[in-house]
Amino acid sequence: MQRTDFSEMACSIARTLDVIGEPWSPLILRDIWVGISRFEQIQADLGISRKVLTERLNYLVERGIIERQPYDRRPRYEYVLTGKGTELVDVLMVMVRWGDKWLAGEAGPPVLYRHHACGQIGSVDLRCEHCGQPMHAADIDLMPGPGTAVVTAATA
Amino acid sequence: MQRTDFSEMACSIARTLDVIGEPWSPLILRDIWVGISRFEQIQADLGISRKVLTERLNYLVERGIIERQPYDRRPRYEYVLTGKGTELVDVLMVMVRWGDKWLAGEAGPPVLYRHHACGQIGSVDLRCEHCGQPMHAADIDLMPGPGTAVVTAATA
DNA sequence: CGCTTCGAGTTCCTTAAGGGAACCCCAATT
DNA sequence: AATTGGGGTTCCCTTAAGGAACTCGAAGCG
Repeated sequence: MQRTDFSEMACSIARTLDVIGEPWSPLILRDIWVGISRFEQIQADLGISRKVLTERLNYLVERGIIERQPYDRRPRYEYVLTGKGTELVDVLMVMVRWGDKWLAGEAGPPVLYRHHACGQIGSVDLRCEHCGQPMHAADIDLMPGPGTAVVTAATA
Repeated sequence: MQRTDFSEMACSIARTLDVIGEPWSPLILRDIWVGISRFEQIQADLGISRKVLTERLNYLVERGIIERQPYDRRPRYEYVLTGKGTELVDVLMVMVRWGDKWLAGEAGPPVLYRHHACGQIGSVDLRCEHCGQPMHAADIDLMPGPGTAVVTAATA
């Protein structure tokens, strides 16, 4: 194997990267999210190689992120997000916030988000699920969890 | 050029991927965030090729995500997050949340986060910056923003 | 009824990026 | 003077991305 396999690491970031860490995967996910959901559409929108697009779509289907659905009596298919895939879009939304702030430059953000609940245009904000206060890199302590990798006596 | 350049796309996701989309970059960022900040430490922790680690560190320094600081009179250096880099960790936190939920399996999450403000252990939650209500993939409409790519009369 | 069209891929070749091991440089220690 | 240790370079090999051409199967058309 050439590229290192992240899926076995005891780290949720590495495991998530195993699913959408390959080049193009997040952009394919974005396209499907916004309704660009057929092979030809995605290929044209992104300018991605057809070969790579095929590989990525199959892989995302395998991982349960998207599903392949026929939309015609002819062999025509479109891809839709599963629940698992829809939740993964959260990651994209935070990437958008960061990219809008640090990389958009003079021109400003290419896309705006309007929140259904309040009708306002704006970004997502990270909050603690318990107390509702802001929760960013500097606001937390890390502690070993139950799934921490340990060297067992058997393997030592 | 072999891998497609994402930095010029009119998409904040693509632009963000240009910064941390390459293999290993998010894991390097994570290591530096949690205090694994020297070349030898990161290399040992991740098992990454020294060649690739050098490339990634230089690139992240170039982009203003991390800084290289001497920590000894000898030529010894450690890497620290800039403000820009610290905000990028938000993306990792959301990846952790998703990975914990969908990929951790029986063993449970490898790492737990304790929020300083409330002392509770938990995850980050995505909220609208205006109204404070939940804000996920299905809760928003997309609209063209000022930085949208347009075909100008001059180039057409 | 045969020909064209179109979506959705496959095949094949070229090029560049990741993996890995060996090597190098410099400053301090012994 | 020789050793150690951090922080990289160099070099070779393998695999993945780019890209263009080709395939296949079901309609649609004349």
